[in-house]
Amino acid sequence: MFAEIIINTTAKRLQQTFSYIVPEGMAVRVGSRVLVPFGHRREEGIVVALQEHLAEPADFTLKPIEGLLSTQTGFQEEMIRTALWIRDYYVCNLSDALRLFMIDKKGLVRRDVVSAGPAQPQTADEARLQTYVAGKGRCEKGALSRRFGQDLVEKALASQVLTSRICYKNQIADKMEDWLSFAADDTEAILHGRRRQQELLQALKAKGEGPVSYWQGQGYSRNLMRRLCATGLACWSQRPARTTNVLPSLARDEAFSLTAEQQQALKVIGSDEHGKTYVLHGITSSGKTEIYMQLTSQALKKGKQVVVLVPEIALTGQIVRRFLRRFGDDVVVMHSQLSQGEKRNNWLRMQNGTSHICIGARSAVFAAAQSIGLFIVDEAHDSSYKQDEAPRYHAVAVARQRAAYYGCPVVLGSATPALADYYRALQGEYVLVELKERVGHRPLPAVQVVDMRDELARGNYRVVSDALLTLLEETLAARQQAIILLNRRGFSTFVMCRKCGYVVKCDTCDVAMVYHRQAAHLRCHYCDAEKPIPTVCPSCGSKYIKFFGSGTEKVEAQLHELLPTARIIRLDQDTTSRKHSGDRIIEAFRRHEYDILLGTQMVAKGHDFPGVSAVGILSADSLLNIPAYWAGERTFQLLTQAAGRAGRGDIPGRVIMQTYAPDHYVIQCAARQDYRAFYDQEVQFRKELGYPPFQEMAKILVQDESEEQVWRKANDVAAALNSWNQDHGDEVAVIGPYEDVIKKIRNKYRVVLSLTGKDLTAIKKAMQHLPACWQTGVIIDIDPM
DNA sequence: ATGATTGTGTGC
DNA sequence: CACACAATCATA
Repeated sequence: MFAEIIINTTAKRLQQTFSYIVPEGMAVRVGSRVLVPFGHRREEGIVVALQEHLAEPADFTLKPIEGLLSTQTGFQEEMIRTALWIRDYYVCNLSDALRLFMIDKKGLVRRDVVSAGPAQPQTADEARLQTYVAGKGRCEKGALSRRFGQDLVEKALASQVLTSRICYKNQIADKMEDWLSFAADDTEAILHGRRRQQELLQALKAKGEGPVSYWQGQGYSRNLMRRLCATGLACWSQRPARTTNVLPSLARDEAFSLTAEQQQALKVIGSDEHGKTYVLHGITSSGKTEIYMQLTSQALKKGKQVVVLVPEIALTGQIVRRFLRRFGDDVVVMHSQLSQGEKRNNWLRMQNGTSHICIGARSAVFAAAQSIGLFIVDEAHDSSYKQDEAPRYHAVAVARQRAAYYGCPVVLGSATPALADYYRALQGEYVLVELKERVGHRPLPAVQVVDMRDELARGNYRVVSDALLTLLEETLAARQQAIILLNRRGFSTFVMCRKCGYVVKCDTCDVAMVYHRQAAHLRCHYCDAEKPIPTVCPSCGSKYIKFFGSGTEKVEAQLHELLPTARIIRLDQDTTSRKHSGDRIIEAFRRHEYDILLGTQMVAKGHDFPGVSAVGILSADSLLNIPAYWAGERTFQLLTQAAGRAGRGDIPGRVIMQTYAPDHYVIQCAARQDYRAFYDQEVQFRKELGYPPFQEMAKILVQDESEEQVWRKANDVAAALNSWNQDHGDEVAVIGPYEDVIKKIRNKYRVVLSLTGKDLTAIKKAMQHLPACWQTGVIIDIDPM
């Protein structure tokens, strides 16, 4: 038997398979993580294929696999397939794609272990070093170098005062647990007079076997067990450790009875036979979570596992809690704050089928599983499902790929489905399921659009319009709560000299620095660099320095002046930098310890505040002006989501949207909460300009510290792509290279190219082999957003 | 990636 | 010509 193996390293030259002999009797399967000899060292390999005979006779000598690194943490065949798809679709390394499925990225670590050598030390330092090492027996070279200095250690090794050898440590070895099992009855009265051992043997016979820790809990000592085993009547063995779920005990949550509309939705998705993708378009509070849970129940009854994805921010929210309450131990929650041990434990529970439901953010789409019966993606339009570092995958695309293997449905729930998903649903590629009623027939919030140009004409220079101020006053008078959204943090967005027009910019990024009053400095929002607040113009020395634009801090200050009695809390990256501080702010607001929650996008997402009756959106068109094809879609989603925060309890909601473009269709549709009207216009625009979903898109970002180099590299990429394109009928439009919106971040110049075409499969395949695309600093982003 | 091999320049 | 260092190569 031969195995095709990929070495677990991201080196570009090693992204090919190597053949090895599988020794007789070694339990190697596709997906196993194995130890292989590789050149003059050993490496971790992942088996991607097995074959009886080599396809063609090898012109090299084959080596055998040395051993299995783990029986537990290997891959399923499906994962290998999905990883191969990710490599091809997102144009990345196979190793990087495979690593997405791992919790321990490296299964094997190399260490230089140092021990005392035979040579006599020549200096006092060497003598100290040798004595230290001899005293310890052996120690790690890195640690020794840190303690005694690298030079000394290297010299000592060269002169044989110390010797070193390479040690490999298996990081993913199966965790074992001691077990005690029954072997034979005491027919020859070996245990005569040993009462406790007799008792243990009887208990053991009744139960058959159990972990040593269990018997210890029953009051038998380890020593006693050892002595019983020595008689041969019981057996001591090692088995893979069991995993335990660490969940808070919560009150049980019972299934609701569904409305007719919900039942219909459940029926459509529940009777899926072909593993289709369902766009569950349900306005806020239309009861999507209950449908998710009932679908999950159905999948569990069939013995299948379920993967539930939620946006980053919603991990501590309602959905997760409701799943935990309803399904208890069957749920594992995956998030980045878990310890390595907890992650591994949860991963194993899904892998061996102890738990059936995995809830988590983006990366939970890679959950290990025996057999998946359903993928649920809540708020499927959310941009946090796209990873912003290599491999730049989209969790929905990966879920669909995995689901295709298992033949199971994918449910994309959203109040504002991604335009492309909705389009595919209307085309019949996906299935559209709509929920139009709000639970309890709550009315939609009343939305008022305020034209900020009029405010200015009337002499109101504040960020808060008169109408919004009135709404806030009324809300506070009625002892209700309000949310205010402003998509900019800090106090002022830029600082300019009125005499010479100089704008204070970041030293390493090509952006204006933002004035933060609380922290009393200027800060760059791209690299977090700080600068003192200038009192005179750094360029011309004049005193006419002025602060322009408004961020959340300034609005907070203005609101304090306008509404002195209001209790205001701010929620943005500045107030949530510490762990869990965001949760604390949200919980405090929910308990009505504050009247107004003011913040960036965070305030719009996923939280359910029953006491909120008013929402103010201070700059509805801030996202709209971003030069990207998705600007309209993002704006509509944000506005609709923010407006949906109003009136979730029994109080009817009121929303004010402040804008400079009151007639823009995105603003108009968002104000009417009319998804379909927005969709119809937006899809037309996309069609005319050939944007997704009508064409595929790829963005290539080139970064380099030298402005000259960045253009050279980008031109190389463009030349390679254009030349390929010409040979293949110009089926792809190569646009650029052109300067990015932000010319430089962290001292790296940025130049972009974009590709659009009906089908980018061929050019992506070509890119895998174009050296220009693999230069350092070239980032390929498929389906950018 | 990483160790081994080959190629190139430097001082005597 | 030895030696140091850089470029190149192979890993099954």
